[in-house]
Amino acid sequence: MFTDLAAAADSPLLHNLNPEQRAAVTLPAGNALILAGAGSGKTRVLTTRIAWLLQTGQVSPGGILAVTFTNKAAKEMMTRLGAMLPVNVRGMWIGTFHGLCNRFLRAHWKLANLPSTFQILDTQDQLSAIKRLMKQFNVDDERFPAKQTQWFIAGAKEDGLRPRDVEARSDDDRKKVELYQLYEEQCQREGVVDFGELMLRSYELLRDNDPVREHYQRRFRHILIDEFQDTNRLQYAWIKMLSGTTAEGRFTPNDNSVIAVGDDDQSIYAFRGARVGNMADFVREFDVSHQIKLEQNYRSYSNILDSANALISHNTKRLGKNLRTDQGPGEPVRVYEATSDFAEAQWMVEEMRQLVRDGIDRKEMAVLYRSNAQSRVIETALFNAAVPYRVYGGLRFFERAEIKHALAYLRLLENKDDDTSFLRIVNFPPRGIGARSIEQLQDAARAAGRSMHDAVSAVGGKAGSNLTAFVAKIDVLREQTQGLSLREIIELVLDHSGLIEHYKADREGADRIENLEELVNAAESFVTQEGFGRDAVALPVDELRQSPASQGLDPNRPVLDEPLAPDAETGETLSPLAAFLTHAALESGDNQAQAGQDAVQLMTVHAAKGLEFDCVFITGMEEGLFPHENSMSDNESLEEERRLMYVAITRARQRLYMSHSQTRMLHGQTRYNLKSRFFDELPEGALKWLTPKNQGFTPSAFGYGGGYATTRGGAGGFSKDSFASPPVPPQKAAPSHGLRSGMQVFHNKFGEGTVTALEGTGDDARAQINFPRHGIKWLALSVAKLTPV
DNA sequence: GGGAAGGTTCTACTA
DNA sequence: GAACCTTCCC
Repeated sequence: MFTDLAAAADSPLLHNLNPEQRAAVTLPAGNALILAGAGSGKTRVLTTRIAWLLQTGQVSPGGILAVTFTNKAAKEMMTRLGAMLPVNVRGMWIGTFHGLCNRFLRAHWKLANLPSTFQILDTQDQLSAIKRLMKQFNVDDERFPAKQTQWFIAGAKEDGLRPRDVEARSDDDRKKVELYQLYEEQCQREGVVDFGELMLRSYELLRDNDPVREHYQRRFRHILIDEFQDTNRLQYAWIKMLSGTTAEGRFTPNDNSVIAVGDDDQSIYAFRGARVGNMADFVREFDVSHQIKLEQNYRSYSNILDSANALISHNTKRLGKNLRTDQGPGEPVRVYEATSDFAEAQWMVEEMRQLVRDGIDRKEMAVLYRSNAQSRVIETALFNAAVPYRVYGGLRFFERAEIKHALAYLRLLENKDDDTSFLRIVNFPPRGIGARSIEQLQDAARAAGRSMHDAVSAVGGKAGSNLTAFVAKIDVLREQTQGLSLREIIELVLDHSGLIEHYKADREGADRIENLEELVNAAESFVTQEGFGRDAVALPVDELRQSPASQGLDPNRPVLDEPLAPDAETGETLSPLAAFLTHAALESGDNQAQAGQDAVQLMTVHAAKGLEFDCVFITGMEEGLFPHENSMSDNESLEEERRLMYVAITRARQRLYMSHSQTRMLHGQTRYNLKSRFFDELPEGALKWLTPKNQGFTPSAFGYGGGYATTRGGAGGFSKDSFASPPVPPQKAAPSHGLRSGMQVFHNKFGEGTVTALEGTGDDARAQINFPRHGIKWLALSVAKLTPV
């Protein structure tokens, strides 16, 4: 280890960094903002910064707090750091916001007013808890859909608001606040916390408890936040609290340093509470002394970067940043117009085949789309062509029904008051406890102010005996599992719960049984990885004592993991089962099918953030789809769509394709979309149109018939750089429908409207009609019944 | 309790 | 168009 910075300047850690990266890594103490463009080596800078701080003895491992948004990012950081330095990264506070808050609350559960066995509700659990609550209080779920209530509660928590803090402007709001209040009481009674609560409660404990706050403020000398543009209000406040806010709420930056790393151009989560404004606030409120821009891109050729830069320059609210590369222009960005979504997929399959012939791995090809519904057509095309593919998204391992059932049994062993889990399994597998019995039990529980588990004795009759038997079963299981290993516990529960038996009887239960067996494996590898039984959580004391880094710290405060703060519950560690349940809630497993196979990657643009591929296809580049119709009305969300597009473009290393289609099946009906306005924002010089650049479908083209290339018949014409079937010449045939631009027509559903444009002939004929009450629509004349007025 | 039938919804999604 | 949820009926 280095003891002085002069020696450190030669550290091998700093080799191969560009000047900006080096400056970021070696920043002096103080708060700083790093604007890191896509592909600029952000993760590398973050991890090298931590390694450098440790190596130069400026901080000990315990003095670092590094926060990310995803488990994946946290894991990557730890892996890289572990490769740079011989430190026990597991013992460091590197993790997601929620993971770290969980860790914090486990250490201070008493102060946080939680049971030591508190369980975490995921989004599904939260929704069912809310539904249950609304039923209990007879809330009209037409007027207050449970999903909306959930949204409201989660949103309030993300803003750091308790029910009493929420400003209710309408009766509906007041009702929602009331539900929020009741929901909180229910969670508290049952000893469960949702994701928002993990954050909010940690924040409040820091805010309200001076010794705890001051302790952590002293401890975390270097705080690093990744993806800062995605932080919400509460997370921002949490960081502020950790870095220095007094009991009076005055913010006085401590002698710790906060480094925020982010890219305002990649902020795509405003819809779920992220505030890009946090970046500007941070600069102002944290007295930022250094700002560094990482603009050197190591990922893409310049045609791709030029496209990204040109596009994003149309956004007005930006901190300002331009990506550059030393690589040449590379291939042009290829643009394709298809006649239908089907043909678009077909073309893509052909193009991929060619790419494979060119020696590109399938796993280096990604198909990006704006919304999940678009994947179906593409999947079908890939499937029919026998091209292996992999879809991101969908249910993750720990979210599957059978897994959640098994976990519910395990959770009840840990916390008998968890009514959400109780309800999930009280009659699963079926054991003769119907809705009536459950209702009786709920009433009894409510009357006694107890959990359902504790209230079974109050229900009489046959219902009562069935319930008693169920509770007895759980209690016996709890007894039997004492002292067993995690693996044995789960096997016992799977066996005695009757889950396996139940799925055996089910014709389609084989997969579910397989998953349940996988759960045992997951538990097994969790135990070995986390090192339960061994002490992998805390850093070896000796290592710290010998480190020069610890010299500057208060010797009475060992910078160990936990317990370490005043009033932290001492000595108590989570049981392997409790730890596993937490793991299951916070890390719901892989979001993708089995890795390894050389398969084309399909995902939404959102899911692609942070990834990169040699070849990227951006599909469905159409008005109403991308930008999405729900985001086209106001400028704010349109700018978010543009950032989304920016993210999509910057995923590509070598080749980028964009495609749009004239027709598309959506929600069971054919739609005619204009090509995306984003095409007009790209530099013509970087593009190559594989089909003639279409003028036919721009809004200004009134009554223009044809002019677009059609590949009908030779579905998806393709050859390496052009297209196989020549474009059909513009159709000049006289329309047979007798409609003309400017005509007034009547539609059964939309009423009266004005024809503003006409397109195509025969079965393909369509008209654009402006309905005063329903807006502008494209209607296929072979389908829509229109009568001239 | 379970299946059939009918109704509803459909942007992005991490923890 | 399809996946999901609720309701109805045996």
